Amino acid sequence: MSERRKPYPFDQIEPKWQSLWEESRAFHAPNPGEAGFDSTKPKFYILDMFPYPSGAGLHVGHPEGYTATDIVARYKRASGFNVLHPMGWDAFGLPAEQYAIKTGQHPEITTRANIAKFRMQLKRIGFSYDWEREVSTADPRFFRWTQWIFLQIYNSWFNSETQRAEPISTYRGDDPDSVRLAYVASVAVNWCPELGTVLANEEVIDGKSEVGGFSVVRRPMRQWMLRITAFAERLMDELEPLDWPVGIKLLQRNWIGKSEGAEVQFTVADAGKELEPAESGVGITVFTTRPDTLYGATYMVLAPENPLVDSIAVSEQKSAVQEYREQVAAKSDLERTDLAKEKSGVFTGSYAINPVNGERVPIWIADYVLMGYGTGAIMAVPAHDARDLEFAQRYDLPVRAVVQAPTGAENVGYVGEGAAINSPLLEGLPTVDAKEKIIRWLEERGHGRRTINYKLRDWLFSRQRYWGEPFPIVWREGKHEALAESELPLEPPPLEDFKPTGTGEPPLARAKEWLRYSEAATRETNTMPQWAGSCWYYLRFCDPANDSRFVGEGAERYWMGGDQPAGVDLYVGGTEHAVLHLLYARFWHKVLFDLGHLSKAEPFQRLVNQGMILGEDGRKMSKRWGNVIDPLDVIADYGADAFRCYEMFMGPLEQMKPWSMKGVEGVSRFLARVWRLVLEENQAGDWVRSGLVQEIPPNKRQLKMVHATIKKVSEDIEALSFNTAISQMMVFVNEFTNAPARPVSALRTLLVLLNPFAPHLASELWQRLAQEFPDGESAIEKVPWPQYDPAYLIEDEVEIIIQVNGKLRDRIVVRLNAAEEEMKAAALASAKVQEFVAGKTVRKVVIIPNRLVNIVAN
RNA sequence: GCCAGGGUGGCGAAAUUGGCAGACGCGCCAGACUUAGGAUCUGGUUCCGCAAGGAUUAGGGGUUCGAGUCCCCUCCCUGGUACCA
Repeated sequence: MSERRKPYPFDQIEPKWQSLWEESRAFHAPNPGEAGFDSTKPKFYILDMFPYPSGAGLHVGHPEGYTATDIVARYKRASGFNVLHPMGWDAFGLPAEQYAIKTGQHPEITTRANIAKFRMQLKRIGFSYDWEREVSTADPRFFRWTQWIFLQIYNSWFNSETQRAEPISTYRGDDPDSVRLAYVASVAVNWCPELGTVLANEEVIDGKSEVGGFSVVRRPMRQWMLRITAFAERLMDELEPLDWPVGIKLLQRNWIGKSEGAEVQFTVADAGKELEPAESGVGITVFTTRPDTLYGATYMVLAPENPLVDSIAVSEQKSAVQEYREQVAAKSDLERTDLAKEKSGVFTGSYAINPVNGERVPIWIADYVLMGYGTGAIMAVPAHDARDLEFAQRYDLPVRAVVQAPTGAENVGYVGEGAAINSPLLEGLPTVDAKEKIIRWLEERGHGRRTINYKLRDWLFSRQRYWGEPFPIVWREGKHEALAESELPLEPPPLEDFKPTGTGEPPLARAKEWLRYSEAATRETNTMPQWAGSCWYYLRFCDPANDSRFVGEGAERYWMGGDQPAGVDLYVGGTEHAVLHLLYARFWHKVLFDLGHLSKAEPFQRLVNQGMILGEDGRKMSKRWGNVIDPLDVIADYGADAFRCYEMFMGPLEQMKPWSMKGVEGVSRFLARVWRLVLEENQAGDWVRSGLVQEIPPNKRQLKMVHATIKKVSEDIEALSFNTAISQMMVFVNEFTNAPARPVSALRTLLVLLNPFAPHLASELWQRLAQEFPDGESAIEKVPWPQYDPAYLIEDEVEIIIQVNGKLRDRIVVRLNAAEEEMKAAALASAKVQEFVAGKTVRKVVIIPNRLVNIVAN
């Protein structure tokens, strides 16, 4: 490959332009108030999901989104916008720590080296980032403000009346610690013994850790939680006006999982004379989305972990109940959620009273009822719930249909809506009305109330790791308190041994000196999860060097302001962050907004997910298959411009698509054709101006091509349809390659259009043309984006198609805007048409001006 | 199971409001220039057919003068999710 003769000297021009851009600060975006800031221009904030700088370096997947945003950034700059287009590093994270455990190398060293490698690779692709805004989440100047934001959250509560976060000082209750947005709770967490840490639900996949695939067990531990559930409603509602893919919006909505329904209170009946009664009068509250089926509730089920079980189980059943609870506790999450398994449960021996009809219904425990959702208890309506039915059949419990199924369907097993039956209070009412009526009935009697439930849980925010942000919290006499802002940043202590302690005690506990805050107080030893930095990095980019505020007010107002509901105009990244990162970041953003620190309640206006790039064999790229493509290898052989253009030419940005080296070659040929459109090789082997390039006006056909290309490329960039934009430029180049002469003006226009895609090539050719044919502007990135003139796209004549019975039979040329009668006459005169209508009667003639004539005959 | 997105040549893919299916690129075939071609240029290339012509956008049905595009059913693929009451 190294022997390959280069189709054009990209290996010389690419480094040349990269260093010129760097020296001239070509892509630096000044902030309002700074030298060079042009306040007459509108802003455009284009954000990439910043990478975790892994040791493996850049993968071809990264530059796919980055190239797309780079094209938009260069296009927007040329179109008269102040463009914020930054890059940084999501630098805290498990791999560096794991590496440290293995080698003893401090994560900071590993991270710094990896960042240097990533930065070099990105620069080698020629991205137009404003490198003066580079940030790293592991930099104390950055995480100082991550800690500061944590304190904002810690010092806030959610006022349900205003539906906003407010400073804790406005809280009037007795115990502020019970309402803080950051709080400590003992919760059953996902403990991963192998990693020696707890994981968020989102980091556990099928009972295994997302990182490493180690098994995970449930275990109660004291953890920091963030009260994201308080924002559930707003996280759903405020998603609405955003320009996100519908699929991602849906994913977030499903994750939040809003269910409207009612809580219904059942009382535990006297458990029976001969048994030691459960404490009479104990209430069991259930959540249901179908209160209209209350008459069909023939038994109840509690989650095995439900604390009420102790007081409800009668003595004769206690041992069976206890045994079942132990069985369940021993099961891993994976086993428990295994759908293939049969439902199981145990009778508690007690009965509850159904408030609507006074009926005694048995109370069971079963692991298909989860403690973590609703109230940890259900009323079972086996006739209209598949799970309850399965359970009822297994244990021979009564089934009573209370909803009329549509004709043809059995009532039992029907889970849809329909008229209520066997329900005295609700008889005949459709589901919607029946729900309303029964809820009112329950509320009037104090047996229940209307309520809403969410699947979303509070966010488990602490980790037992070394390589993360320490909490700015100290413990004094068993109570937590905030560090003063002046004590930030709180840096992690130097450690030799990064290993998890294995007890759940974080590695920071090893740093005895650091741990001791004062005589009476010790530091919190947990660290924050990797999500913390990425929750707000896009804000820091607005003002990355500010040491007195997390982001300057003016900078925030400018870059995160504007007319739209959210500040970042375009955000491109992988679907893997569809729920977690995007939900967490929106949550933090709302807290900061509510506290008056931000301009908008939402961060990201337009979101686009790039599709995954597969190996040449159509499989996911991985070392295992040996199909991994290294961007630097491709660049060495074909150049950065070919790499960029190929990534965009492969297919639609959002689609999954396989890599093809042949495809790279094809795009590389296209760029070489552009090169040779302007230059030719002389006897000495030097590239000199092609003799065909002349200062002449383009002919009519060429003008049409120029303007059609401006239109197509501009519109396609706006729509992120880069593959078709490139294809239009290919058509342009094919056309001009064959022309006897090449007007300079047309070539210049092409170069400006091509510049966002292949900036090194376009810059070089632009400069050479400027030397041959001097004009006012010497740097292509300063040239305004061309506008097309529709007048050049219109022809005097148009070719229309002639169909007979919908089939194409002929095409003829008519004047533009020819009258219908004229088109009809011309069509009927066609010999081909006559041949096909011979012996038939023309029934109808459909005429679409400037397009077609369809003759219907039989 | 449920939700979402897909299914168009040998391959990656195009196709405004329903209006020439297959732009552009890869691959392949032929030719030109060349000592040479793995460089470059030109032409061809959905399938069947010598041709006229016919068929064709996963499969089936429908609406329409006209459907890749709209409606209904079925099949297949990808992603998400998984007892959420």
